Amino acid sequence: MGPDFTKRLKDLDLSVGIGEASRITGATATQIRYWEKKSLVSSFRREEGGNKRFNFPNLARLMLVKSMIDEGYTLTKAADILAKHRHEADHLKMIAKLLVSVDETADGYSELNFGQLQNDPDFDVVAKVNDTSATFCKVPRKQS
Amino acid sequence: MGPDFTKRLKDLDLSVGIGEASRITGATATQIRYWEKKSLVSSFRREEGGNKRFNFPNLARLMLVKSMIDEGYTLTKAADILAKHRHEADHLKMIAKLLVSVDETADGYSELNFGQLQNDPDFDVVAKVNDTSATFCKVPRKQS
DNA sequence: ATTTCTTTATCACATAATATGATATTGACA
DNA sequence: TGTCAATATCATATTATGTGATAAAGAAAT
Repeated sequence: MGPDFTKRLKDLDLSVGIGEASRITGATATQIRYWEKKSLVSSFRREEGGNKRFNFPNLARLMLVKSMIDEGYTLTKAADILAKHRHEADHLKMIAKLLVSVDETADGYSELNFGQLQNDPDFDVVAKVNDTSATFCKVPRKQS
Repeated sequence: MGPDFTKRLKDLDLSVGIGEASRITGATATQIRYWEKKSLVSSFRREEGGNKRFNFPNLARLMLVKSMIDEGYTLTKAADILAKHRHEADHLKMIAKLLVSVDETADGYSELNFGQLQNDPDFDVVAKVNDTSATFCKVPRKQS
């Protein structure tokens, strides 16, 4: 499988039935149906009356729930954790919108500039990030 | 869909039925069955008596044939071209095994060293490649 | 221990999806 | 026109899935 093929995979509007979804995730069809009734996972139907279809996000979600169940979590606990994750992810998306610029430094760090400090307008908030750590600091704001 | 998820997609032992294969490729189920009878494409069965399944390589092949048909090729012609491609790909794989080293030059070229010239042992075969061109040349062999 | 609630399995029945062989249709080409 | 390649259509059988009901198994609470 070539790299360009893998790339096109993302754009692929592909879905599988409940049998294949079960095979892939290791969850039984009964489990999947029950989890969906409990709104823990979801699927869709191409047509009225057709069978359930699971696309990649649906499958990813299924895998998450399945692995949490395997780790001993109860369903409601798993639901809580997933909701919290979703919540945090939403927050991070909000923060990501603030991003003004990214600079790569010579010592392998990325400096993410999130713009003006609200309570100290002469400074910007900058995150220094590399593979193993991330720290916030304030730096004098450049005049523009 | 995150990049790590996309990465794991390759390892995913995922397959679809003939309906989804048809939807994705645009070929009708009848076409797919006929092409398979003609050994142009292939599928597999998980169990004796089960339905056809199509995995990623199967789908890629289907897309290739479908696009060639759309371009006006006859089926046998498409088969010939695909066989030739396969043949060339096999040859390239053989050649790739010879690759000794890759160096990036300052002017944006990659130099692929394929090792000793059989009939001129003091020299190596080197391919200079960039985005738009590729040329072979011989360079004095380094003493090791 | 008993009860209650959650989670999963099982069963029965209905419908959707697919397999397969036969036949018809369409299109290309000599 | 006749022949062959390619596809569609149809009938019939089997497999896959949906759904509701019920049973069974586990977990948690009392």
